[in-house]
Amino acid sequence: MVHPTGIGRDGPGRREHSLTDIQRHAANDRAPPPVRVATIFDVARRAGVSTKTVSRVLNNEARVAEETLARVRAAVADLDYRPNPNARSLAGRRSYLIGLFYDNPSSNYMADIKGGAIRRCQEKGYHLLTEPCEADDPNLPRLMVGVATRFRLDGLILTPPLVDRQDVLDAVAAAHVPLVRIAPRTDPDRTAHVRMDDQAAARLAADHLADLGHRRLGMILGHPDHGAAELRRHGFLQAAADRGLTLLPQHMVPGDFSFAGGFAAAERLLSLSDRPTAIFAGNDDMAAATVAAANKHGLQVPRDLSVVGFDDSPIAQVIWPPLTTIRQPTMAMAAAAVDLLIGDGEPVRQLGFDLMVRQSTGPVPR
Amino acid sequence: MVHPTGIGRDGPGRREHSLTDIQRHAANDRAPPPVRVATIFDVARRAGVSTKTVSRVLNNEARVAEETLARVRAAVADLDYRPNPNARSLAGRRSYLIGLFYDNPSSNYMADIKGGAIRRCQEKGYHLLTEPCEADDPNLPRLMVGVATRFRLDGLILTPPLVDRQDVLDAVAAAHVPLVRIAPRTDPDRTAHVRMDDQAAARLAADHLADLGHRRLGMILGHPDHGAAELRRHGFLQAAADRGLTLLPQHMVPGDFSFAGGFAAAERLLSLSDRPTAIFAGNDDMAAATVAAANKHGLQVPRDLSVVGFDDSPIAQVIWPPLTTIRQPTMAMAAAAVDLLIGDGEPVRQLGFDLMVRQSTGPVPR
DNA sequence: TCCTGATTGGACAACGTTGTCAGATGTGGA
DNA sequence: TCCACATCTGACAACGTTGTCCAATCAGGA
Repeated sequence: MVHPTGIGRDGPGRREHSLTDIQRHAANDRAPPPVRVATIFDVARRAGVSTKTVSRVLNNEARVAEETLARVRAAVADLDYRPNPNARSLAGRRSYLIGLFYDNPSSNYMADIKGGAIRRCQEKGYHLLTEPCEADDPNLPRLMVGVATRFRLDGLILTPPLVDRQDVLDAVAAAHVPLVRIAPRTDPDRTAHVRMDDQAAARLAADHLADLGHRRLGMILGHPDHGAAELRRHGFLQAAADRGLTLLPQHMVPGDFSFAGGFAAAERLLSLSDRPTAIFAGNDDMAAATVAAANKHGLQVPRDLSVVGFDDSPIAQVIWPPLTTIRQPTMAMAAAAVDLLIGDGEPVRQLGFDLMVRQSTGPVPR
Repeated sequence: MVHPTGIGRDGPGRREHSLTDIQRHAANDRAPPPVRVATIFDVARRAGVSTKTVSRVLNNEARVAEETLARVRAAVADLDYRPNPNARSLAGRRSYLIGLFYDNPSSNYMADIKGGAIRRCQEKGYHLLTEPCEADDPNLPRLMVGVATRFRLDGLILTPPLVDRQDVLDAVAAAHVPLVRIAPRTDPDRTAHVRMDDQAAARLAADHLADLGHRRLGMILGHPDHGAAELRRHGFLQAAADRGLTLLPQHMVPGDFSFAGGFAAAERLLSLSDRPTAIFAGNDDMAAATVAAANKHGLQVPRDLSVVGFDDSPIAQVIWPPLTTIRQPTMAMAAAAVDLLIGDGEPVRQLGFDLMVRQSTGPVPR
């Protein structure tokens, strides 16, 4: 039997397959792929070394002679060999798999998180397992540790509001599974994490509105379970105080980071007789809802009302007028989380932000 | 050594681990999880059967005595045992893993596809590997087959425009990897696929506008590489002809399914002296862009212009006014694709749609 | 020349499951 | 009673890698 690609099988104790394959093919409705993928044995044979030496090269272990290294690398390239991930994680301690758990209502935010994480994983030869779950599931700790240990995950990434569940943190710590939290509220020193300065960003938003001459500011708050919501509120209040602006209690209305919640909140604000001339929404979904509510009330943005969002998610540029918003480096944060887990590159922990001035803000109406 | 959970290790030839673990722990910076997960040996011992019998139960093989079955099931439940997926796919022919390849600019559409697929996978005990890629990468066939064979993927799901690349289809077929295509344009009989009746849906949209009294209709076409774009155009033209409406050539403008492309197209339409009173956009992103362009031109939707979208993606309800649009069962289509691959349940191939009448359409201006 | 220690390479046993195939058990008929 | 046959069960070898541990090689010093 000839293997045109030079790929054969003669690892120790390997049986002859051809007959079995033919039988299988005849008997089965779903034939197995006849494509023969190169294994570590093929590479070893071609390079004239043992499989263990190939393994050493693959895993960048020290103490492989320069010349051997080159020969193995050439063999790998020739055969287009890539190690079988299942065998790898079964035998070794690593799975090259990172778990991302989430229960976040904002699909835009999560799309960015996933996108950033997946891209970085691809660059580093890892893969991402995305696991939606229920934030209030009492069984969550057991479930997460179960998936992590069973898949031998190399690490876990948690997003709000999961990041602040004590029982989850305890269980993950007890199982010694590496963990990185994105934008945690509690116990910032307890684990590795990635965040941005939500408070300073909210201050920046408030300053922008004050600079435009607005005196009556309103804010739609985020979901109380998210640490960032509180920080943004705090920064906004702080900046208002610094600029000598009074923020009426009825101008700070609760929201939940969803479009629907934001719409209801905006309607409350816009129905007030002394309604604000500018509204800072806790995220872009709620800012978009504010613009929608303004349209419904016959108010033109930004002529009659200025709106500032937070996140710079795709929706910010997919409505009219495009939103002035805080650009949160969501994808970069997810990528940094992956880096932290892999232990590769600089462990960036706090990332920067920008105010994107677009067309949803303008001078105060006179 | 006592195992409080009743989980020990005495498969044949299993070595004692405790010493090794201690050494490891002392030597390593990253300690391995000390959590001991139950293996098939533990279940076998507890049920008083061989590992093979446990395996039989797990894989629903026939010819296991009723009583044995019950005993094994009880042991599995007691130990909260779940098979190690890596070992499973290394030893067996299945991986319980499905690959989703995509290169689609609409993040909303892809979010629905992924969501629908992931949910169904979870229900069936499968996992989803999401692989972004480049639609014009000449290396794509090799890459896809490589991932599929290496991971022993149980199947592949392709989305537009990947579904219509002949070289990819050929390579996947040659490798005998099961494939399901979502909304393919070419070779509908060649492989399993899931689709909806784009043509009929576009007809419905046109009928809706005609019913409202509109006579001058415009359309923003989809990306020419997507089969659905052509079908929607065809259906729209057909319905217009049936209703005796003339569609001017300059009222059919090219688009690409993106917001930016839609915005440019809408501006062209709205700048015409004989501009249409109603516009059917090839998808919701472009419909949202049309609303945005109308706002920019000082036109009120739906008073001065009616807009119909396609997809009913999240953006449809996150702008003002909320879009009248064709509700495409995107999540259901992805779920059906998973079902087709698993070979489980009814192999639904063509799914229904709805016209969601919201507030972006109204009677023709007089 | 021989010994020592630093390098490098290789044999072999895990890892946790499924596939193969033979053995054990039970049942009905001659 | 014994045999044939259908059911059920288990021993053992894959699967493709990494970890452990020992052997071979080589340079430099006694």
